Amino acid sequence: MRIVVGMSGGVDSAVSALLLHRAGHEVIGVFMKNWEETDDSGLCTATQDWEDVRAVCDVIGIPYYAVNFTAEYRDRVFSHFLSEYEKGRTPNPDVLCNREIKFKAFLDFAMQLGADKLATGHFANLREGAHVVELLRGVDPNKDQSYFLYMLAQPALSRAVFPVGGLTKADVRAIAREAKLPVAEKRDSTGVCFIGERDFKAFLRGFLPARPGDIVTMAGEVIGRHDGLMYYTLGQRRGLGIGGRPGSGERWFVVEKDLENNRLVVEQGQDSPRLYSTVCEADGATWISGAAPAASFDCTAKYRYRQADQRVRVEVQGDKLRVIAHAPQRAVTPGQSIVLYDGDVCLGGAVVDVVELNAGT
RNA sequence: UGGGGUGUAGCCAAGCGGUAAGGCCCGGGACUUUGACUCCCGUAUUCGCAGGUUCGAGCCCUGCCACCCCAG
Repeated sequence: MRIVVGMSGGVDSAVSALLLHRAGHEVIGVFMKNWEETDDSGLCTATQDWEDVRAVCDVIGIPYYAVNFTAEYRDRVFSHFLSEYEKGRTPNPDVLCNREIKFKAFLDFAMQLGADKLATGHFANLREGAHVVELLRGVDPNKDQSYFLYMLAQPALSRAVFPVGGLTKADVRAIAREAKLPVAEKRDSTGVCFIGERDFKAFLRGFLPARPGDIVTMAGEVIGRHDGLMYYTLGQRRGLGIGGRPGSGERWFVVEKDLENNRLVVEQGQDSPRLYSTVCEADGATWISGAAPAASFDCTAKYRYRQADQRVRVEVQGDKLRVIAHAPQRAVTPGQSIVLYDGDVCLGGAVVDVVELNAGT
């Protein structure tokens, strides 16, 4: 088979390419440069990553290319990312990036190269079912990335390959070392895909105008100033600058973004009831199989990446979901994705829209 | 310009003659392909200022300064 491997410059995709090559496939490494900017230190991290991709491909002995989807990334992912922040929500650009860029624009490109499949270094697995391809969690529970892939549909999944999904991170590094891949010890990347680790506040400031305002308690007492509601997210504690007030000395957390009055509402205490909710509405539901398993059903869910599985009941109303958790959830945040699972099978998910708070209100 | 009180790190705040607790904020790190959360580490040679007593003072004394309260 001819397989295009999306290579980031990291170990996971490098080992993916290596394994496919060893399995006898015709492998083509392709590097995506989707963000034009230097990082905080003035270096273009993409340059280093591209060099790593070339070095890895040379070691493996496969051809490589670079493609640029900067325009697509900006139009289909980043613009949405910004508009969500403008609405006071907290988006997850990476779930969109996977659907729109890696498994759409990039997938199309791979197909044009005559590829049969598109591989990436995601820690996730695929299983051919009777009629559909199922998306499963990666074997390494600590690195499972199925959360970020929940928006993928059959056309994409049927062409995808995840060579490292059955391995642990330790396995991957061991293979990379053994094969003497130059990125064997390269540090895992974090931060928004293609953009990387940033001083988030400073980063956003470069794109959206800030509107400072008051920080208030639930009782309405003004106890500080915020730099602009977009810089904060629900459940956040750092960056508030609220110190030493007479009282319990507990930390303060964001419990509400009052767009109308441009006020940030905060509460004291890690486990303030105002931070918890049991029911929420999520929209834009997508299903791996193409359809919801039932009008309502029980399953587990992750309200954010790396969260332990939460037992929930899901009620489906078109592309809207009403998700009822068994246990109260902390800081469920509009814009974030709830991803549903049945055991190791990822069912799909949706984006939190409205949160019904338990206490207060 | 009578009386009372208070002045300890950015903010709260312990300390009561024996050589500066703690919390919050903040900074750094860990964790992490979103944003967060969490965890770990760090942060006053110095206690409004100036003298004095004492082997030794943030703690006692004197003066000054600042702020607060009451009375004017």
